[in-house]
Amino acid sequence: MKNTEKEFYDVFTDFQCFIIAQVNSGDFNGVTATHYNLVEFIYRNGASSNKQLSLKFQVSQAAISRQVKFLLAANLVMQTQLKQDRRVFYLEVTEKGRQLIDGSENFRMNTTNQVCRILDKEELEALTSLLQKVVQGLHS
Amino acid sequence: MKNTEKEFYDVFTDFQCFIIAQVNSGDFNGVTATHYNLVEFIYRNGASSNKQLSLKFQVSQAAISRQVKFLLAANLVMQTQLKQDRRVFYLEVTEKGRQLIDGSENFRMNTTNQVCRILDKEELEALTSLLQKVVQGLHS
DNA sequence: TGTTAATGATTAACTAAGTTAAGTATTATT
DNA sequence: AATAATACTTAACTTAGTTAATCATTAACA
Repeated sequence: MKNTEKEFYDVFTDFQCFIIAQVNSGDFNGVTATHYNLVEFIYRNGASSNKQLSLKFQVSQAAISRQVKFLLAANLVMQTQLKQDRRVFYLEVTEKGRQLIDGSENFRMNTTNQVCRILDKEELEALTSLLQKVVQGLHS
Repeated sequence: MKNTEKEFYDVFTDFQCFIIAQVNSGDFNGVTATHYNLVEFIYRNGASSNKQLSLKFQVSQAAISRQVKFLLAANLVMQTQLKQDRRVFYLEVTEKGRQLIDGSENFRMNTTNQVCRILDKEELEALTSLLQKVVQGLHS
């Protein structure tokens, strides 16, 4: 293993541990990080189907289905059957869901926001384009 | 949310999903990604205690304890009581553990290696120093 | 020096969140 | 019209965390 790679390994494992810890941390007023991430995605992405979420988060539709069940019960999202294809139920955030994402108290939950706080504009742009390349490379 | 941040959010959520998917994927010959990460860390870091691993991976000692139990049963690591402090049991990889990490088939399991494969030297160095800043920022 | 407090590791009971497989409703194919 | 495919759901199971309690050992100190 080359020296450059060794240095990357060291910092990256720390970073990776942080991301995973964040997901495992959960439970902010009964809302786990997993719930939060789903609501946030629906909020930013707009109306989303079960299928779309399963592709985005790379988990089974069964997993999404159960999480959505919770989000519906908690009144964070609402579900509507699509008229053009009645197999599809699309999700939108409720007012309560919007408040969860916008609420400054929850701001800290978001890894993205933490990174944005730490890096300046140029650094953020550099990191974005590097990760873009990595993500593209991973999917090919 | 500024445009720079929005772009970062989009690519970062993809990246984050990949990392989590990798950890959830598991089961390469009965060895999950969690097991693999532990063995890899012990291999690269040298003799490590339960406590050290729990700090590194940001999980409870109880969680480490159970994972280590598996690694011992699978003969991937071995445990020795420290003479200077007999509360501590340090871990080292066995020959089989070393083979697991070195084996080219397992190479793909490692997120670090995938990133190293995708980026060239300069890009890797740039990403390393950006993540270094992020990691430091997160811990302060 | 002997008691008390702290530390490292382990176990038990529990929880969160994934998985696969099977089932239902709807749509597409031929 | 029958068959195949798709979107979603549910059930049974697994993995890997958590906290709380316990044991052995070491550190602190009256």
